[in-house]
Amino acid sequence: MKYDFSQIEKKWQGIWDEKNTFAATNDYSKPKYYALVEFPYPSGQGLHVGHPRSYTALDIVARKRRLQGYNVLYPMGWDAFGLPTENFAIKNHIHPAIVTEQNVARFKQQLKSLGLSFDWNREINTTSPEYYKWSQWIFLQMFKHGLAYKKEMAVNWCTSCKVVLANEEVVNGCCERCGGEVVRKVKSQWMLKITEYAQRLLDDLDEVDYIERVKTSQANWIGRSTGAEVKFGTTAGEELLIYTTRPDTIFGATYMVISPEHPYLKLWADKISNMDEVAAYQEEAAKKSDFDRTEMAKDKTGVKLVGVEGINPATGKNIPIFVSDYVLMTYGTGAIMAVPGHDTRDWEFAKKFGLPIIEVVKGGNVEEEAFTDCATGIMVNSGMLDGLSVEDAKVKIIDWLKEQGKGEAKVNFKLRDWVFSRQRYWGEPIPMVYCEKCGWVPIDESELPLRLPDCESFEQTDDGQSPLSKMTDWVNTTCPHCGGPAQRETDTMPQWAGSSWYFLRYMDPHNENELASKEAMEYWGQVDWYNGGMEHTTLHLLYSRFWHKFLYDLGLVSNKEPYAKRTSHGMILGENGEKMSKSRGNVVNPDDIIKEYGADTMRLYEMFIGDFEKSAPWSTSSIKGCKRFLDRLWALNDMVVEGSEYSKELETPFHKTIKKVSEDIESMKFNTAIATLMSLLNEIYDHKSINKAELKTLLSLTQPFAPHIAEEMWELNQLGGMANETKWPEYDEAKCIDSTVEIVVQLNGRIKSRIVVPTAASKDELLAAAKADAVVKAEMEGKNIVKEIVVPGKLVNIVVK
RNA sequence: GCCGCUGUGGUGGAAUCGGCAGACACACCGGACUUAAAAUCCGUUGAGGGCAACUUCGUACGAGUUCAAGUCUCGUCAGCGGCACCA
Repeated sequence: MKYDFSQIEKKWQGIWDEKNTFAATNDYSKPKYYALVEFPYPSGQGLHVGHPRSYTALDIVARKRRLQGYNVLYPMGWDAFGLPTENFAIKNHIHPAIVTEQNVARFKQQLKSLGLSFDWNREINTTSPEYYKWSQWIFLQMFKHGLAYKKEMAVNWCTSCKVVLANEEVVNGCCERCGGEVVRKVKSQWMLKITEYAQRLLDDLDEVDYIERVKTSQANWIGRSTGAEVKFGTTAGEELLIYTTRPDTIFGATYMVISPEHPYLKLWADKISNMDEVAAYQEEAAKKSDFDRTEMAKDKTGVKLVGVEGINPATGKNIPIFVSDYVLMTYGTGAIMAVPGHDTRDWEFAKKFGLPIIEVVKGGNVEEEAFTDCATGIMVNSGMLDGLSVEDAKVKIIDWLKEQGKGEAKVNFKLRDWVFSRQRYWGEPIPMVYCEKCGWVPIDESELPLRLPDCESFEQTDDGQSPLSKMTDWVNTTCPHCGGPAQRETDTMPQWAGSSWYFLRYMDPHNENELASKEAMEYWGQVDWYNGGMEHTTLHLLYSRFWHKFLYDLGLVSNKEPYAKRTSHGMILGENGEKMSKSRGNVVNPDDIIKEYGADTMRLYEMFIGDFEKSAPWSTSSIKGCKRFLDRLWALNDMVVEGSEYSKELETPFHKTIKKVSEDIESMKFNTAIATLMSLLNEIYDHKSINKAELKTLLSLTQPFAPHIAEEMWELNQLGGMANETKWPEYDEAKCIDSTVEIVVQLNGRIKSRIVVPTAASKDELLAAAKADAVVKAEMEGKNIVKEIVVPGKLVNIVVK
């Protein structure tokens, strides 16, 4: 009988659907396992071959866990708010909700055709009011706890489209759509105080099992640094607060720099005699887009303040103050002490402006370049610090500054607060109202969800307001506080909002009264295993950890961290080794692959393609090897004999395979797990028959990877029940060991012979057997043994002279 | 510039603790079956030398540690991804 994959796959997908085979139960007495993949953005292009890599991987884990007796939650949903849909809607004059609906339908059909064991009863969609009600609710709690606030922020503004752009839409300083110039424009925006959680977000990385590179990039993104805040006196009177990570080098501070946005410039305006020049520089800096500022990074610019000088608290000397855009207002205090001898940027600036460079840490040549090494240097030219190491000097100077009331130790983070407003239509409305009398007032929780009003046009206004601002009926409302006239917030939430808590909703997706019941959240607890792309490690992953910690503080969830384990898959590249994209013309459509080879082959190939964590190029010819494997598996149907125990010849191979496949799935080495199954199949072919006990194990191991063919063969051979209901096969460590093993015999590290010995042979027996070998014996003739190395199970190496 | 990842046959990739480099596949070549092709099955395949047994070289490059290095240490180069003056 032919392996008719399309008929088989359709059949089993129908049966699983009908029987609700993969539904997570509400039987809270069973041990639970929560496997999660990032829910997709349902784009108009349909599923990409990259999606199934992650989905199949955790599908394998989920299917294995079910056989291991767990109540498994493996859900799927749609992260459906976002720009491409909105842009498509604008262009084609279709409501984004309709576009979303169509895209979701397509994605769902495609995912189903892959035989993924998602629990479709728990499907969620971030754009449905039942869902975003709770995104809005969480926002309100944040506002009430002082974590949401309004702030004037620079946004990207396309001068030709007259539209506010997201950072993703700005390519090389130009508008992604029209190529027009993008500048910064200041707008009042909602912000979320993620910085308040910076330390906890960093510390709790120790508690979770994330792959190392995810942890390091999160830690780098948070960017904690320790140093000191020091007050420098000025001739203007006011003290200027600076931040430094190298307080030890204070004696080498020969000038100061403040950012062009620093408020003291306004304060000192009439004391600065060259204020015209300074103001011109400020204006120049303000005009620069982020891109320009980056471009200028190489060349330092600045203006010296005439009329105001700083006073170094350590030396008591007057030093000049400069304004320069290499100092950012958004980090530290917006002002620095410049130590050109020991900071590369300060060194460059000092060279350009002819400022004195003083060596205060010995070890380099400060005339040639800044000496920044903290580990080896010794303090010089630093008064009381002379002779100390950098580390000791830091401690001593901070103590001294503290005594003088001039400074203290201070920790800073690179992490910035989260800009939470978007001037867009297709997002969750922010449930806030502005009242002239009461300021920003949250709407009453009973009014949630605040529905996105229907709209004809989804374009921003000419001055960059959200499309919602045109809906005056909706905008004009009454103040929930005083009852007077008021206006709704017309900005919407960013796409990251819905994905910051979605894993909780899966636990209890139809709950109308809470985001999820306490009971469900207690039971499902943390996500046990979360897999997703590296591109989400710093934004989505950090944002959702932040929201979760906030919910933890409210007492809603019982874990500090949402995800116990996080892994990441590599990208699937085009056949030419480049990133797949429409413009490169190297996109592979999963539908075509499924049609030609079947879902099982597709799944198998995506797992066999290479190291799961690394990117791998697609290969249309390699996929045939996986199809061939399934054809050969199917052909076993004609080789099945009765038998309730493993046959003698295949016993060890089977135990070994169970062990290897079991372990490889846990460590995401799907490619070698499949290679092992292929080897086993080759051995079965050598053996010329397979009995039912063996077939049962083989199909149980294959089922997570290629579920349709496994179910069909299971049924055909009447193995009882369904393949997805059986128990995960067990292995006996003792039966994984072959009775004999081949040992390599080396002389001076070169292989001379191979001997077959009992696996249990002792070191002495191995050595004796090696020496007894004819070739070895002849080569050793007349030579002295210097050293003998015996590694049981591997080799014997004899060093002779 | 900084951070992270990677570098192994013609190709994708294997190789727990330092212990037989190239598992498992793809492709190629040869053979069987066939009128023929496809499919399938069997076999060869890192490079060089030798009739052969065998032997030399070989994991980006250069050093080092070791009986033994793809694996560890130091340095260099190349590619990919991220960040962008964070004091």
